[in-house]
Amino acid sequence: MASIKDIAKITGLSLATVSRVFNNSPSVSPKTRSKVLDAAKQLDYHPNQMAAALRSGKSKIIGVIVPEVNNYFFSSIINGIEKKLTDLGYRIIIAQSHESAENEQKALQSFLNLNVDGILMSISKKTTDYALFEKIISDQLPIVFFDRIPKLAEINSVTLDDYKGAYIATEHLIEGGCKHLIHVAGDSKVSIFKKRKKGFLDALAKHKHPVNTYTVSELSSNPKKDLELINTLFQLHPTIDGIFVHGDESSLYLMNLLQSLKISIPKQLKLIGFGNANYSELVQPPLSSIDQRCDEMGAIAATILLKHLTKKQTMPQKEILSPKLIIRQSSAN
Amino acid sequence: MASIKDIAKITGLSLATVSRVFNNSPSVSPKTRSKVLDAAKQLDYHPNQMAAALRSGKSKIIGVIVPEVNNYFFSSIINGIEKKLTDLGYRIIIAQSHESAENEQKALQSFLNLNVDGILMSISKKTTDYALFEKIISDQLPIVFFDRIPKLAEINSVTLDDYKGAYIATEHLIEGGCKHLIHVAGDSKVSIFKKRKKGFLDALAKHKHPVNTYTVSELSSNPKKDLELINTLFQLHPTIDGIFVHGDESSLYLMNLLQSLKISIPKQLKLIGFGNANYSELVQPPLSSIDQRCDEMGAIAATILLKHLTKKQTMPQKEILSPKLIIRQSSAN
DNA sequence: ACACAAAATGTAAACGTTTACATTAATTAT
DNA sequence: ATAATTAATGTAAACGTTTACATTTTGTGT
Repeated sequence: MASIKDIAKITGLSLATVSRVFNNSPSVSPKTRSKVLDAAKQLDYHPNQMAAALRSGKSKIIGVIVPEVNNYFFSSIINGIEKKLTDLGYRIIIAQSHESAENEQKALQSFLNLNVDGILMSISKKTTDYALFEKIISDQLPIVFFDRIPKLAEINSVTLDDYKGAYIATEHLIEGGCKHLIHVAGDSKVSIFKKRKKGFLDALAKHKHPVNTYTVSELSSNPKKDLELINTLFQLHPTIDGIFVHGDESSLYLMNLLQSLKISIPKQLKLIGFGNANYSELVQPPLSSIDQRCDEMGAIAATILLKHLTKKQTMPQKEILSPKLIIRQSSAN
Repeated sequence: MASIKDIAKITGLSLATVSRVFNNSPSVSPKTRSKVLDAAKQLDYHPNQMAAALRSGKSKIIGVIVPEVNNYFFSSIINGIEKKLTDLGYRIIIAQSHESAENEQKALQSFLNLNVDGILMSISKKTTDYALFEKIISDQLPIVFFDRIPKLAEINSVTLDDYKGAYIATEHLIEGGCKHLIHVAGDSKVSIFKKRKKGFLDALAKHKHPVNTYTVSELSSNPKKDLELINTLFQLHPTIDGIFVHGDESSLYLMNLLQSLKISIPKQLKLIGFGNANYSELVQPPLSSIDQRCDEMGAIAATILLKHLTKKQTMPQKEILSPKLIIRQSSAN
């Protein structure tokens, strides 16, 4: 492997000047610059980024931690991040927490050992110890959290406004003429699902819709039980004409249950999900949903990180994205 | 940041012994070992992996290139890779080619500049220049290709037996009683789609099914045109009772077209896709498909790489995975 | 022609490790 | 007790850059 030394030898220049050429230093004459570049080409020289990183303290590597990479939401975010950072010469190194706080800590520590220039992450469901985050922040290593963020005051974060998403989804159903709405909720221990439920209920309240004991329910993911549940629900309350579901996968599942009960969508009942999964527009009927703007979330997180990397910003930034209503046939008039 | 030097100073030992402790060298007495570890804890020492990498030539970083990370198939592969490598102290750095040969080359080169210990990749559709691959191989840098592999003799590769997948999908339809089969093919410039087509045709031949001009067709992804195409196809050949589609997304698309023509699945016509996408079991009717075993593909690619990294193997290894038939309602009897 | 500033290049140390080789300490065999 | 062997530690160079500082070269104005 050719090094800067070899180029120096060939050209008769010093290491410093050669180095300066590759760092686009202005104080190098065009003549020597081209001499160096010629020699570089001739030797098939490529800079050793490790060495540069060691000496300069800038690795041009960004660490990314997500719960699971194998998930449309997170992989889309990674896509957004990668696109943004690659153009600027950064590389991203990826770790999965698999929802384990231990994996997360280990990944984070190994990122530090690798001298990453910055960190982008979504914390695991089990993370309770924020000590390392605080250390990173106080060490001035830029870190931006997205989607799942720790409850800390001074952090960079990018999140989706789940409350608002639920609210506009519900209003959409109401505006479409639904008089009798219910919500199929997600695990109430998870904060985003709590927010979605609240958004739904607040929208009902705003439009003076009544709230009953059955207005919010959770499915069990046991098809037999769930079918039973839905069946009795509709037998007792046949006027239900709109459902807001906490996620798209559950929406599909529910759609199938409803279809087997011969309830027609959207004629008899309108349905809207949350997440705008990759398959939502492919199913029959195409599912209305709330888009989480994953690509943008990644891009924005990366942008905030970049601003800190380049010292253009030092104050923490809290970005809350507005979800987008995607209307498809399942909630059409 | 504490360094080995600080520990040496505190303990009164030399750099070498301290270094040896962290590299688990056997020739260091238990007494000094614990002395060093104590000091390390006290100073909150963490080894600088960049420095170690520079000196030793081993970065413990593996480069991974995929066309798109934002894709269930590839993100599952990445998941398999990450799981396997993380346990052994490796970190993975990810780049997307976005199907551009230029991006791919750049990523590859930056991996080399970063001194990655090995490379795992699936080549872009546009890759035609294999020179860099050959250089990498002749430089003895371990590289394993998965799914989309270059046509080179001596390479490590993990692929799915697309031919076989198509063959068993087709036989499954035949065994289910289909008499009049057609295939909706993918872009014939892509080798996996060619193989799937061949598997289909060979299965037909094996079972003495006739092949007509319309037996294989391609969709345009223009819904109007495609609906027209399918419509006339079925008007001319109403006895068509089975379709093997080159992919699951196209299968869903086709399913929707068929439904709008009031063709019922699986009663009137059986359908099977390829890929076993995350949504395939969620749609109505649940779609039969060929599972590509993505997680395993990643894990196996990583395993082969590891064998080369540890010098336990030097001969290139070609692994061809058998696809798995997943029968669901769309092809049920 | 000269002084002086600006531009271009050079010198050498530093980044934090690893490691070949040398040395010293501890153990064993005689 | 001594030599021989083994175990433990130390010395110093190296990995390939960057960069503060020093020096030389070039250009400008008089």
